[in-house]
Amino acid sequence: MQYHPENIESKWRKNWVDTQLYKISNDSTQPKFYVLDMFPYPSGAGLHVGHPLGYIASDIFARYKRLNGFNVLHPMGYDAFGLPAEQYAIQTGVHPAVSTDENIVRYREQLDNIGFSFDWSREVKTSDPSYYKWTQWIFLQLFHHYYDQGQDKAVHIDQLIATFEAEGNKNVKAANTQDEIFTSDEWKQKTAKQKDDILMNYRLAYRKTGYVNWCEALGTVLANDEVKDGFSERGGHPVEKRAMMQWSLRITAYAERLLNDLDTLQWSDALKAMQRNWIGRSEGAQMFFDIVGHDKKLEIFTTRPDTIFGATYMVLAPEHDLVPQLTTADQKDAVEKYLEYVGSRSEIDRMAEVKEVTGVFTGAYALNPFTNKHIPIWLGEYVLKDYGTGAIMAVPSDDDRDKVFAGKFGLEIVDVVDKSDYPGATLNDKVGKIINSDFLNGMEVKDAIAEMFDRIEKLGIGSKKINYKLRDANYSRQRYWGEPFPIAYDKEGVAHALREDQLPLTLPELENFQPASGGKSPLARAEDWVGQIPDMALETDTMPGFAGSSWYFLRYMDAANENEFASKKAIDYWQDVDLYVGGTEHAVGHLMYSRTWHKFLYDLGIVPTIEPFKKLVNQGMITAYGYYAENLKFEDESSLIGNIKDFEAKQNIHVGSPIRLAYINEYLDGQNRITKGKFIEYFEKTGKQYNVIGDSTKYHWAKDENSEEYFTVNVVQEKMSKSKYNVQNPDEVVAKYGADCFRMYEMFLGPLEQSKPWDTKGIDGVQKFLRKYWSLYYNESGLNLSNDAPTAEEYKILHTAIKKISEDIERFSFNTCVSAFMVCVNELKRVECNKRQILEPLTILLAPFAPFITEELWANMGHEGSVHKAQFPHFDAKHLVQDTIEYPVSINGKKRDTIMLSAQLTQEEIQAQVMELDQVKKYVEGKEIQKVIIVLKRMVNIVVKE
RNA sequence: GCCGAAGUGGUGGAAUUGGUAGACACGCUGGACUCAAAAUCCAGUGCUAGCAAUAGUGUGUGGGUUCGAGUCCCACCUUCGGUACCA
Repeated sequence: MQYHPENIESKWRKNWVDTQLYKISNDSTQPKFYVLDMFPYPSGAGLHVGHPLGYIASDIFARYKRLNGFNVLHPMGYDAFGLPAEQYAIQTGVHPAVSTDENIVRYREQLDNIGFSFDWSREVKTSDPSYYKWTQWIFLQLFHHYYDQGQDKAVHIDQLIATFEAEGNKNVKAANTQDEIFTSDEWKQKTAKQKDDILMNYRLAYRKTGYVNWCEALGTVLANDEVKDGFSERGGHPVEKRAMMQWSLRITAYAERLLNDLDTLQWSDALKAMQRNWIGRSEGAQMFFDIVGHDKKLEIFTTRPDTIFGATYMVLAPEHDLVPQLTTADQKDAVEKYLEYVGSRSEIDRMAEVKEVTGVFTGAYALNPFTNKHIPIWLGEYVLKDYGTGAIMAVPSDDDRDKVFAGKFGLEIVDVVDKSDYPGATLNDKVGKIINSDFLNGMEVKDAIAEMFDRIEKLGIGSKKINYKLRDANYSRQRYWGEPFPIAYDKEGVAHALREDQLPLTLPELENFQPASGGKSPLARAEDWVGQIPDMALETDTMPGFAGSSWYFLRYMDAANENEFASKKAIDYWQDVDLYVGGTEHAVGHLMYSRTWHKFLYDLGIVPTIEPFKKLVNQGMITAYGYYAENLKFEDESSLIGNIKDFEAKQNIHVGSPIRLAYINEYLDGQNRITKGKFIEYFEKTGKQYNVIGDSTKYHWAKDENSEEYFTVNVVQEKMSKSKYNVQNPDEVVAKYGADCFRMYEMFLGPLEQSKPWDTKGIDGVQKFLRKYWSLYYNESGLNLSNDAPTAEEYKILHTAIKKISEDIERFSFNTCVSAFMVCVNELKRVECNKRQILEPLTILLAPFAPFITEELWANMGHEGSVHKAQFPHFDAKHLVQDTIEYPVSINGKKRDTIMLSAQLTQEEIQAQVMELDQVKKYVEGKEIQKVIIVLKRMVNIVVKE
């Protein structure tokens, strides 16, 4: 009997649905285990072969845990709000809800195809009002709370108001952006609007000015993704930064806890390091500099107060609030011109630029509080508004960027740190002896910093402060397809929260998804909707993508609950996620936001754990090969361009697109060349469909020694995306080879964490393995199993596999599991094993990897229940005892021979036997033996003097 | 730029704690079966020299530590992910 996956798989797929095999209960005496995948955004391109990589790994783990007696929560859902659906709606008029649902249906089919053990009764969709009701609810909690630094937790805003009523804000210790100190009486006299403004400076969800990418020509706000070099990616229109009132989340309030609690997590060191660096805690001094001729002071933050005698100028972020006031009439034109230039620059551009610094003098001077010198105030794009205070004291002698800046603009440089005692130390190292610094002279940097903290506080010009690189999260989007804010403004502009019974606030129906005038969200045009509460206007911005994805893992615990986002009982049972699998691209963004939300919910007593994801594994990305004609000509440019890199360096994206040659790989020769004949064949058969330019005069043809015309194709690895025509659909692979084969092949490709290019080259090997495995159970006439007792060798083969596979699953090394299965089946085939006592446990062992074929064989062996409800085989070490060991014998670390020896031998006995080897005699003869290193059961190394 | 990761045969990769580099596959070469093909099976396969035994060499590059380094240390190169509005 032959193995035919298509029949087997469709049969069991149906059976598992009918028997609700993967539905699990919140009511169980078994220990719980929560295995979670980062849920997908349902894009129009459907799933590609990269998506299931992590899902397969987590599915294997979930199944493995189930076989080991755990009640496993393994859900799936959709991150369904997002930009692409809205763009599609603008282009085609199809409502985002409609296209999203279509995409979800497609995703579901594709997922079902692969045989995952998801409990679909818990499916969530972030764009569903029954889901986003709770996203809005959590937002309201954030709005109603502030962060009390005394209690180190979120506290209801009513308590803060009570404090203001009683004693003003002078004793309030809270995460805030409030500058002004007021008394109880002053508070009581404030208008509703003034009170609202002050409370905004404390709320965890608050409003402040933020900057957006404004594109005048498109009349809309663009995502960073849609902006390239200051121009819109679509159309190439100029883009500028524009200030807008935006909602923000005060995640910086949680910075310290986000940092400290990393220690409790089983995440990779790399991932923790990324989070730590993102939070970017630093200790330093907050200082105020007097401004010559102004009564305002300039606030700066520095980690190097010891270098203040070298502070010869100051630099402000171009967006700094004081810029208009400080700029003198003489410098006005220059400053305005500079601001215009900076407006077109992205943050990455601004930080990445090292060779060329830019800046402009404001005309104003500050007073260095220690040297009492007038130092010029400049603007520079390398200072960012949101980092620190948006202003620095520049010490060109001890900071790389300050040095370059001073060099370019001819500013004074005073050496203040002598590093001659520390050869090899760079400017970034905080070491050396202070010089040219009055009372600090002769001190080590470390001591000088401590001394300065004291002096600054005594002089009342500042204080010691902890600063974080982490910034509050911008929470407003001027878009349609996101969660509406449950916020309405009254005539004075005071923000009022909707009541809980008014949730969910659903999106209005629209036909036109173009932005409203002034870059407002399309919601602004739904006037009835905006004005649905008398005398109030609803907020028209919507929430960002991370809103729904910051808490979805909690909803899975009790997905159908209409009264709470999840019941206390469900949350107490499932607690947190035991294993989270997803891509590194989420290493900071999503994970930081989720952790913050979770901590906030913990403060409210809603969740029992301080962290949401106990263990996290990053799967690598599956990339695709991209093919580009090496010598390009462009549609409207006649010059030849050497290669794709030169083209990209030119960044002239409006000339034409690089000539991408989709799916050309079969037509290339060994040197990645394509001949003219092959190219014509390729173009006719394949290229045409993928917008490849067919006109052969557009390509630069070289001639080889046989006068054959060809050009070379650059092969690169890149992300899979619809726009690159390199998407590989898992359905095609499943149709051809079966889901079991697809699952195992994805695992076989390489280590889960590494990124790797997709290629079906090796898939035949996995298919052969499955056929071979199947053939152990059958001969020509049918099932052929023996009930005889297995031999010692057969036991050894099985238990070697049990050990290796359990260990490798535990350490998420699934590629080596597949190899181990291959070795096991090859060996069993070699000894022609058909013993039930061997093949039965083997079937359970393989079930997490290949759920269909194992279910079929399990049933055929006469079992009533599912193999997926069986017990994982128990490893018994007694089957692996080895009595002989093959020792490698090296002379000076170089292997010269091997020898089989009894495992019982002592070091002396081994040495005696090894010395008798011909190879050893040959190399040792006439030389002095200095040392013989014997590691029992491992190796022998003889060290001789040459 | 900054933060993080990865570089091993023709290809994907293995080597878990510093101890036989290349497991397991793909591909390729030769053979068996066959009228033939597919499928299957057997043998070989890092590179160089050699009929062979064998020798030399070999884990991105250059140094170092060690009896012994793919693995540890230092410096560098290349590629990939993130860089706060793609998700």
